[in-house]
Amino acid sequence: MDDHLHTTPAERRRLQVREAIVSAAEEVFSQEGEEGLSIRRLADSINYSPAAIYKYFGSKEELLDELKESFFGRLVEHIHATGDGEDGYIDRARACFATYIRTAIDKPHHYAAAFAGHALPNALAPGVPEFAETKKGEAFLFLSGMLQEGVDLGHFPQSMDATLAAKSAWAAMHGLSMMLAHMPTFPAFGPDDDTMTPDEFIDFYCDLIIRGLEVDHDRP
Amino acid sequence: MDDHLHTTPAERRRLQVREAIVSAAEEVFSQEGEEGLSIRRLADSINYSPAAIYKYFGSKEELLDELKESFFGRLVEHIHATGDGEDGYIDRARACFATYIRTAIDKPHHYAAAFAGHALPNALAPGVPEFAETKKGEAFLFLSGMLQEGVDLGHFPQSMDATLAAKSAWAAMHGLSMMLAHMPTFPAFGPDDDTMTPDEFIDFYCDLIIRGLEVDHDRP
DNA sequence: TTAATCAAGTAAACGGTGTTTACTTTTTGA
DNA sequence: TCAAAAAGTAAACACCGTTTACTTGATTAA
Repeated sequence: MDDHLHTTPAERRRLQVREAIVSAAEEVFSQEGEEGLSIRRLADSINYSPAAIYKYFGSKEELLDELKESFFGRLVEHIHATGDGEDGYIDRARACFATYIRTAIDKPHHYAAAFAGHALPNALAPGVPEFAETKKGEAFLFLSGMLQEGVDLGHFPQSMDATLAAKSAWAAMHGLSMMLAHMPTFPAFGPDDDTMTPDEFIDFYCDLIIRGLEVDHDRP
Repeated sequence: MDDHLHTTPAERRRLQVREAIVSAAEEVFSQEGEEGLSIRRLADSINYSPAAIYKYFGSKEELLDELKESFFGRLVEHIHATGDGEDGYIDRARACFATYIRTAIDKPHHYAAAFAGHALPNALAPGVPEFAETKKGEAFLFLSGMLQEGVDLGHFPQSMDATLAAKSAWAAMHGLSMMLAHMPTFPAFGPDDDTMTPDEFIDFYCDLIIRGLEVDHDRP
């Protein structure tokens, strides 16, 4: 229950302050995004000086990275939990897709920031972790494995490359997630506003992706 | 050729300075994105004081909005031009999809910024233009019309809602655009790096979306 | 042509940001 | 108990977007 045996009081205190920082950052970031999260304001909210933050995090970006990565960790957990349902394969796959999107738009700032980071430049810098070591990489591996399972079960054509399909499916899910996160009115413009709820649209969309995968690429 | 007849020298001078601002902003923004674009630096690069910028633009955001909207205008033009090809309908549709993505990733900062703007809050503020009046709205209308044409030509099921399909297709294109814009290594990780060039992947992906639309939603 | 008016442009300041440096206080371990 | 290490901070640095008060230059009316 408590780790008094292997940690000193100082270490425990340090972890406590660190957690206070992360927790306060999490709260303001999830509501106001990166704009609202300033080191000064953050320090003030937990009754420390701004400089104190830098005893725990090398930079604001480092702190933000922790928020993003931990969010993506929860996202992966949600998907894994969804995958444990006992429906048919296609229903399970669609449910996983939908869970990804729903979790993403539940914390729009987290999700968008998780992808907005390293825009163009060197993706393989010395400090940057390998893709496979990140939660994003974990998500991709799960997705790729799930699609391979679909091939093995005969739901997708034997010729389908699961990795390629995973990239496609991921891009597609990412697209709707970003759309719904950034443009609240997206699924409801035009004259026919309420023909579909966002949830219904997500299901429809996931089905669309899966249908696209079911058809063989080399078609008549 | 010249508009000396309907404009005064002062107006022409003003437009010239304004253009210098936009042009300088365009250059640095397309290479470094919003981070690299500061009013002070911009003013310095065109030999004006920072305050001078505010005689032409109410705020930095207003200037950025102009860059984004004009970029999206070029994007729409490219798509229209692509649509004038004389192949079969499906090939034309796929070409339009691909053009959208290729144009988007050609100016990744512009494209990302065009969607990153109004994150969560009031999308229908007094200053914000109606969706249909924006270049984005124009793009959506074109897409929607093209898909309706596909229904009429019998390429898509009669039951397909073109608006719904347009939303889906747009989200999907948006997804791959963002992926390729922000994660250069995206289409080439894993052990099999160079199995496909980005261009080939884009074509494959667009085909996937179209295939998804071709299948009826109420399936066996 | 002269005087008055309006637009263009600017220096300096305001309030904010992330971050670093030099310093003080507190805690720890021998 | 006492030196060393860690925790914490005030103040500064170098930026940022933006506003205010002001000067300079061009335009227009008398």
